[in-house]
Amino acid sequence: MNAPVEPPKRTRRTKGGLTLVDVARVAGVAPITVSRVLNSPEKVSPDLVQKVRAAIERTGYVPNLLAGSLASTKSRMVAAILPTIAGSVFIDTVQALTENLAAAGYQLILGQSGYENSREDELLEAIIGRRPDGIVLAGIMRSAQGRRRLQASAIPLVETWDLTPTPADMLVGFSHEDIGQAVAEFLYQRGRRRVAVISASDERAQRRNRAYVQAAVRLDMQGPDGSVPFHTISAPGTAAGGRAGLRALLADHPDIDAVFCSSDMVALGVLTEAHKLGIDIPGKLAVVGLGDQPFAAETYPALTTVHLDGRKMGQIAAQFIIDRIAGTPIPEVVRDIGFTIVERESA
Amino acid sequence: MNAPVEPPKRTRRTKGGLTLVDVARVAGVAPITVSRVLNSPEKVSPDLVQKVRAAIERTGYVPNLLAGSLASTKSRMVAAILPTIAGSVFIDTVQALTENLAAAGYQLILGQSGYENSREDELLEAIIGRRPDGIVLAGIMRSAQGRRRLQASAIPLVETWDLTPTPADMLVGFSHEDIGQAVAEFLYQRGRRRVAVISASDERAQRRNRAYVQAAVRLDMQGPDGSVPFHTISAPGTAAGGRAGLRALLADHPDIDAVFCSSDMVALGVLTEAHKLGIDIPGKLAVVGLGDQPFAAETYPALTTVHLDGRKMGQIAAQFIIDRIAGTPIPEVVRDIGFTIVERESA
DNA sequence: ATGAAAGCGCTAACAA
DNA sequence: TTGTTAGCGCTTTCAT
Repeated sequence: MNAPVEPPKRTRRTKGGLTLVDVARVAGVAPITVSRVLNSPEKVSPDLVQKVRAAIERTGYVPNLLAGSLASTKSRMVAAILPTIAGSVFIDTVQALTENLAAAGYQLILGQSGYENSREDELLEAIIGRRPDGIVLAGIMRSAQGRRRLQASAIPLVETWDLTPTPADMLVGFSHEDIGQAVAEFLYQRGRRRVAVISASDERAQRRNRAYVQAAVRLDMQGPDGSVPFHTISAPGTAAGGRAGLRALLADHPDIDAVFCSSDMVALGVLTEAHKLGIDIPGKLAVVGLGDQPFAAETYPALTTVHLDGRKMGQIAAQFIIDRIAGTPIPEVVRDIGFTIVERESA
Repeated sequence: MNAPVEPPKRTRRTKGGLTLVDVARVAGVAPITVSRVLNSPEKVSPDLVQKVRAAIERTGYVPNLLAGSLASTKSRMVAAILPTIAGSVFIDTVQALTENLAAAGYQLILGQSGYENSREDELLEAIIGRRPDGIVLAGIMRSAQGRRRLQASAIPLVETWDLTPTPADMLVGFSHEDIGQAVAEFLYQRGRRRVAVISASDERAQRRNRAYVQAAVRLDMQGPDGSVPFHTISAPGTAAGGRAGLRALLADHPDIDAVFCSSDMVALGVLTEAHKLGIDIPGKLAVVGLGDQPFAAETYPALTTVHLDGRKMGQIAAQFIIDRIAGTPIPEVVRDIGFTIVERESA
């Protein structure tokens, strides 16, 4: 029935996979027509669309997006770079990113930079090499080297979860300094006069704490030696760190009446240890967390904490990238979404 | 200085990006030599490696992995398909996957199927179209359609977090039936005689619950009407669901002395509500969670729960895929990693 | 509305 | 060890 197919001349590497050419042959059209049916069916007459769709169905053809990406220089992938995934506060952002990007036909690829940014350069190369149509960073790109690479790549970039006067490109976040100050003022208003900190040591936490300490001193909430009691734990903060932190703090400063924790997990540890030590919360000690994780409303007592809208940041970051790709003008490429202190029982 | 470059004959689409050919020209070698320096430097003489590396450095060249993938039919990407990311128990698995795959030079791409698998087919097409070198599923692929597509794609596949006699390919998980039975027996041994369930309604939960109820009846822990009190909440389980569940359960069955919850968050809600109602835990009521999330050890009272080793599953899944790609024989492609009941204070 | 030709940037296969 | 050649599977450009 068929004319014999010309045998391969010299080299052929085809791995047996079905290609668009095969579908075209089955449908009796040119390859480009199959491509059009897939990408812009409105440019093809209904009966050909019909025929091609049938051929696709019959053969079970799945287009090779790698080849498409190469030819069109559009990968339809967006990369998210996180310090870590597990126990991470960025999960909601990733979720919102995935949802919003999927709706626009984009897939998320995940990169983990680690908190030590040891292999950051490698990671950037692996990410940029895949030519994503956008990159979302959890945090700010601090290394000048990294910023240069990203900017050289000309890939739309969104930094999140922070603010900086010198964003590499687009930005959606909030001020860690403002949080530190706001928490100190909040505690002051609630009658606290002797505040402390239990915190991880990452750069964002340090800025939060600096502002917190400054405000505390200004409001005269420091200790008799003029300083604010401080306990540092390794990032990311754990409940165990919070427990140890409270014990250490209390040993040196039994008179503190409030603790600001660098995460809700740390605060949970503080709550647990306080319970064990028989310390009344919030009577004797106020505890404030950070993040407003789902469990924060269900602790004993319910945790007062700083609510950070991770979903919103993810949603806005996705929109930034989609708009940038579409060429839609973006009025403000730097967006401060703020935060709110959720007052519950622990403070 | 240079001989004039032949002007483009007809069409040229080059987007100004630096390519391997550019680097080759700068280094004064053939393109394939640059490729070799990048992928198998041991096959190139040290001085040429030197020269090429210098050229790469000087130009800031970043290889286009899309093109490389197309040519080599190796994408160096692995896809993970999850029902949802936020509040998900799969995070540890994703983390372990990312780490272990990155160490082997693979990047993770994320797909979210939703609990309703509405757009599952679309998602599979988007994933398979990117030609990942492996796919990891959170759970089992239930739809015959989906299984067929995956198997037709011939991509190494690992199903996780469950067991089935008919895996599509490789599998690492544990038996939900065994969990249900083990929890019932655990409660019996701890002296409970009137057990209940608060559970999400997903398929895995249903199998857990069925086994739990069966064991409970066998051990004579059912209610006077012969049934085990049951409250269903929508997936994924939340603390609010747990609170409502406990109230509902107690209204109809004030005499229950144990509750098995479908997640730690649900159990946390039960603890909170019990506290509010003045119900002594574990005195009056035993509570068992599922998952052993980080906060489970820090609740009041500390939560007794079923520990599931998400990291281990991620690590094994990564190894399965890496081995399969390398052609390393895999002795058992179906692995039951079991679970443990972590006895703390709530039961 | 449809198709032919020419790449996209890289690597496999073969040769020297 | 190094290079030449011919694709990988798709889309762009240009022509009809």
